[in-house]
Amino acid sequence: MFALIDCNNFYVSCERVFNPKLEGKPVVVLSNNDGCVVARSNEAKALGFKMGEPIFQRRDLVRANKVVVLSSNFRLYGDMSGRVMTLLSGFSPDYEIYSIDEIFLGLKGYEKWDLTEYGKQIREYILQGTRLPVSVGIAPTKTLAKIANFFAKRQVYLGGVQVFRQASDAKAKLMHVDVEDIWGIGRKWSSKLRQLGICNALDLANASAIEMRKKFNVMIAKTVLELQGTSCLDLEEVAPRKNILVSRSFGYKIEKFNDLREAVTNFATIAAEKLRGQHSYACGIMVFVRTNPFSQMASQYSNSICLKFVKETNNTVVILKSAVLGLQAIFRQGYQYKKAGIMLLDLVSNNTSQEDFFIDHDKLNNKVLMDALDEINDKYGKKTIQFAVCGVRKAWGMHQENISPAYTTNWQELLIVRAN
DNA sequence: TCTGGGGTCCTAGGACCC
DNA sequence: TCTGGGGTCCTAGGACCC
Repeated sequence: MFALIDCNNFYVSCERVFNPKLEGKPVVVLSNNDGCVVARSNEAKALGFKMGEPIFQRRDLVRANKVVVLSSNFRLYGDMSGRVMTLLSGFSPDYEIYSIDEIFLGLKGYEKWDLTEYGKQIREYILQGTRLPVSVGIAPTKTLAKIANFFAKRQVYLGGVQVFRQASDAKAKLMHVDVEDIWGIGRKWSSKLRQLGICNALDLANASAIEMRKKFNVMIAKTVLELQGTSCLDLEEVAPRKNILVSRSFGYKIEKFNDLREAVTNFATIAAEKLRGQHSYACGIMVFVRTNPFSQMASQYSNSICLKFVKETNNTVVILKSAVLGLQAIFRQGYQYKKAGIMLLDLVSNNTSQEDFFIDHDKLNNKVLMDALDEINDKYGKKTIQFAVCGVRKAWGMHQENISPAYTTNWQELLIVRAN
């Protein structure tokens, strides 16, 4: 048995914990740069706000319904996520943190328990510990647990917990799950499946895994088996990251090389800090830039380049040099750039790295300098010291009009409670 | 005016080997 | 006249997830 526990409207719920006035109101949280809707309260969903929708297209709806529109506060959500996961991981020795707001628990050996009751205990515990509402789905396979969670969230009478003890318990409900709402079935495949007359989860459960393997691929075949009750997807170990990507859309259009260089070197610095944070080394770097693909009038350009380091490294100096070199190679004068980013490639961990007889590893990586850098910035705040190439102009700055305080991660921004 | 960011996995095809 | 069989590795692109 697997349980999938998922925080309801996670980003909105995090905001409501510290700002209870938002309770009962339509609230949306936007992506970086205040671009798209990435989280909606139930009230906002009812008004018709869609996931991923650009907010500027819905200004009328916002005004007419006094919708609260918030910029995203990822430091807050990340910290709250950590708290939720710490509490949830206490409910089973086997678990897999699947995303910022979801966790799978392995419930092997819990079969005889009253699992509905267990689910309710989980909900109450998390609510008490964090004030965040969660939904619980329990079933014999991960895919069915996802579907159980789907109903736990939507059908109020369930009280936030749905258990399918066996695949057959789910059968009556599967026809109410559209094929595109099944875990692992996205837009492209669902339209192909619909052409074959497979429109909901029951249709797919009744399909033949072997046929689906032939017509599609092994992943859809596994989904079919999972819907039928044969578990194909196990809990996964937390694997170390294979790449680190840092990219941003700009709040303003950028044309000058120096401004773009400032942005790219800032991203590279952040990525290098993350890299050292997870005790890894990168073998190379990819740099990319692009103009605004939505702009009809402006001429378009997008390009990327990969560079290999002489030896794997986590040295900001080396990474910055390569980032600038890459940017020089792909930069073209005369375009309005809207987005850029860098990716550190093929990460390897400390202890698997092959030593080179002729290279002093610590020296190559400027270990003493990097340690000092990280320690200072850790203690006194981000960018207390930085490389000059990263600049101070910030011509590319993000739009963030309505961001909440870092309630849980900054002493200066703690919630203040006043007694009247 | 205005459209996110960060990931993973699978597959087909090409290059190469003997 | 006529040109095999069996394999690996790498990469780009496409799909998916939240």
